[in-house]
Amino acid sequence: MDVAHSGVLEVGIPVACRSCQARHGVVCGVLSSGQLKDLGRHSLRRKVDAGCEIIAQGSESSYYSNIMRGVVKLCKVMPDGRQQIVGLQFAPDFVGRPFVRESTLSAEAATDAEICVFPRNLLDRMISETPELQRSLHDQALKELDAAREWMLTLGRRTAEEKVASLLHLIATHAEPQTATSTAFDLPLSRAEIADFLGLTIETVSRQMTRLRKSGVIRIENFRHIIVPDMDELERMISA
Amino acid sequence: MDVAHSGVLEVGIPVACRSCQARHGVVCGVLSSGQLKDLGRHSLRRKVDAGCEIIAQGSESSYYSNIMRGVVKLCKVMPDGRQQIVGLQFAPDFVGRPFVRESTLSAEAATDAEICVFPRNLLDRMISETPELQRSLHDQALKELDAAREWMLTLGRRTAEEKVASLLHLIATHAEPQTATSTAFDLPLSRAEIADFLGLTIETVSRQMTRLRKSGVIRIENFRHIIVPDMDELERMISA
DNA sequence: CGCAAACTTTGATCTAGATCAAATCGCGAT
DNA sequence: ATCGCGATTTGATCTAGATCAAAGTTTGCG
Repeated sequence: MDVAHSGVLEVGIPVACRSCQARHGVVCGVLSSGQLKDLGRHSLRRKVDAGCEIIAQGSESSYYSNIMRGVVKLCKVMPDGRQQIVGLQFAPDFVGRPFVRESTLSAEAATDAEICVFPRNLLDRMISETPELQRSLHDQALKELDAAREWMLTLGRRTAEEKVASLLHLIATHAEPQTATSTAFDLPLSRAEIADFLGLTIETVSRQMTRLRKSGVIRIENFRHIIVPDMDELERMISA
Repeated sequence: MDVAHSGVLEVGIPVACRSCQARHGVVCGVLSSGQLKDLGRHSLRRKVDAGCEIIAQGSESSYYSNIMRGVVKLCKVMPDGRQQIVGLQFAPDFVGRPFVRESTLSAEAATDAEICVFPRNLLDRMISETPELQRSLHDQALKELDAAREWMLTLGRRTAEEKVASLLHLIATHAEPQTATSTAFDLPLSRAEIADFLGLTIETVSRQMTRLRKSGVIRIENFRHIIVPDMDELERMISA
């Protein structure tokens, strides 16, 4: 896991969690260019269940979060209910205002997750104290920009089959217990969420998944667990 | 025109242009938080014709450009020729590496344009001298990230009619000689380019344009010049 | 354990937009 | 002017993927 930019390390001092009395958080620190900052009691670690909204669309959140574990989806929904997932974020990405200028986006835990929450002004302070942090944030923004543009190509110009293959490849690339020959992973998204990410319907996603299964490109266990015997095969479906 | 972040001002010292002997450039300066830096002979202003490639896909350009006039399109093309425009940039945006991590993107002048070109290391130097510049770059990256995500919603979930309306609205918002009631502008893109931006075919774009024309939402003169009598009408087509 | 609700798959049919095929338009060059 | 070519529009037809409609499956809960 790449922790080079904008990563987070636990400092390990247990502290009472304000939001959920029953659980306990730990103080976190932000790692920037090898420098570790103690955020004191201002930051706390929090478990969130799948489906939990971290940032609401249209809101002005004054908190940032840092993903420690799990997957967060960035969502846009139209007034009539049509919905598009515009990004997936994995540990150790940041979630929050430094990557969302306009507040037309919601962030929601796709899987059970742990996030490290801290107030907006704290990040501002840290940036002024550690200028390289600004650079790190810029780097993550560029990473997300690249990903968004790559996905625009997928949404605009790829077929349903290629779209599904692209998604599997994306997930495989980020959540990768892989052996020498094959790669296995759990999908962090339901079929409905996959459809909303790919600009397709649930039924089309399902049909393409069974097509991939029948043609031997993937194996599916329990709907969620995917095994890709030959990753090159999958990649060939995407580019050509 | 918003020149608040990462804007460019001409300093006005004429200098011979290296790339096209016949023309002449002017030295440019980068404006950052009110501070003006003279870039000396390292930067020069250059006219580029529509269609001219500013950054080639797959290349490692060591130059940045700043758009002074005109429109630049960011393009991705697949090995089999399918193509997707993933962004449009207007003056005074930057074009180049600080907004493109991976080199899987080409930048091309959509209209005749003037750009201000300067070498990579110059920007690096300026960033280290003026730390707020890093912040400005981050701001532009976020603006582009927002735009990309908004467009993902358009590509994934809007109908052909809504897509075309979205494009017209986008252009109108950025190139706006508007009177109190109506807005008029020239499309910086051909029908084929519009299709590549919207993930449609030329024919569908054309049909939707005539639909909009027949329903009175727009008037079209000479293929390129568009008049929108009632912008609210157009906006209503996009959101609902 | 058994039932209900939510998810997923599968099948039948429909349609928005693609593809194929001509016109038409506009513009620069002869 | 008029010729020729690329860009655009328009028309006819086709199809990938949507929509409508049932079945399975899985999971949680009384």
